[in-house]
Amino acid sequence: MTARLKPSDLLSIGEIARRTGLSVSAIRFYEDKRLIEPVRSGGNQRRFLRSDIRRLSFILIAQRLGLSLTEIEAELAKLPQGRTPTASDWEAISAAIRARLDVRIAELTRTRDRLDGCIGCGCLSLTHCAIWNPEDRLGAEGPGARKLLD
Amino acid sequence: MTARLKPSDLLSIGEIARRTGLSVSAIRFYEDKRLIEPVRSGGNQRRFLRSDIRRLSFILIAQRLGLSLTEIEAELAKLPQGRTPTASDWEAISAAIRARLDVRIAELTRTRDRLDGCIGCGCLSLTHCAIWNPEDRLGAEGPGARKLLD
DNA sequence: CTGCAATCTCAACCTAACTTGAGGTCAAGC
DNA sequence: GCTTGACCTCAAGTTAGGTTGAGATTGCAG
Repeated sequence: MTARLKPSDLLSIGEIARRTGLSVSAIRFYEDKRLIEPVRSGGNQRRFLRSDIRRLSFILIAQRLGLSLTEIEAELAKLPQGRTPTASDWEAISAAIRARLDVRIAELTRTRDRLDGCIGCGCLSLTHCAIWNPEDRLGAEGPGARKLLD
Repeated sequence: MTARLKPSDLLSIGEIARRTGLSVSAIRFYEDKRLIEPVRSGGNQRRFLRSDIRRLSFILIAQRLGLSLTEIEAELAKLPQGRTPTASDWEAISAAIRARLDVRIAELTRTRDRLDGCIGCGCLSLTHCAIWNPEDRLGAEGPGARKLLD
């Protein structure tokens, strides 16, 4: 049952692009950024493991959740070097992402509720609305948009 | 009760920057992008209305919600030309923003739930997980990450 | 062996959203 | 009336995340 590495287990960049939906140039770009490290063929062409598809998919998802490539790299760095990531490797990362997601959702929900409150109170026409009149966001002279923006 | 425009009702760019927390250069940049249109003093210096503070605050909030400056410009274009925006002017815009917010929250919540399901099912180690193995995101050969990414 | 599509590298370009710098002007206090 | 800080314009630089193009190889099919 030893996993032998047949040539057919390695994928070309075009194949990887097709399967992930990424462009070939984006994949090369990610390699530059060290998000992925394919091996090379005799003729210097990139060869990817099947597990790299998951890695790239993770990048797509994480980006969608608002992480920068730098942050994504930090997450991916948690994956084992040398061996194909296991379920629990990915689980740990998923949990980290989930936490971020929770924070982001809470933040947006809070903002929405404040926006609702603001619309409801009709204070938009006045000069003291905490949301719309943040004259001192950086100052210390009273309430400001910090309420909404922080 | 006619609102007279005393010189003291106009603010310099430095003052506006201080009150909004924006940098002077960012404010000038927004003028370039036609997000705001200050008048000029005799000596060609920018002079802002007090209502411009709200306008700039709106930009900050909308950006925070993920709108691009171009999209923000489109929203601001709904405000009246020539007169200071009223409460209901701002309300209409708030409602539009709120709708976007709802969509975004729903999207993130959906993603989170799928992520949860995926962690729970333990399928990460397998080759058929709809979330983690989107081999055909752009293809038409079956379920893929579309479930998560769309 | 030949042809041609897929790859390769490297440099340049792109959009968004600003910042920085150079060189010059304005205005308020002493 | 002079100094100093706030302003002005315009050009160029910056970071993120890629794309595009040129010119040279590679690798599979016939």
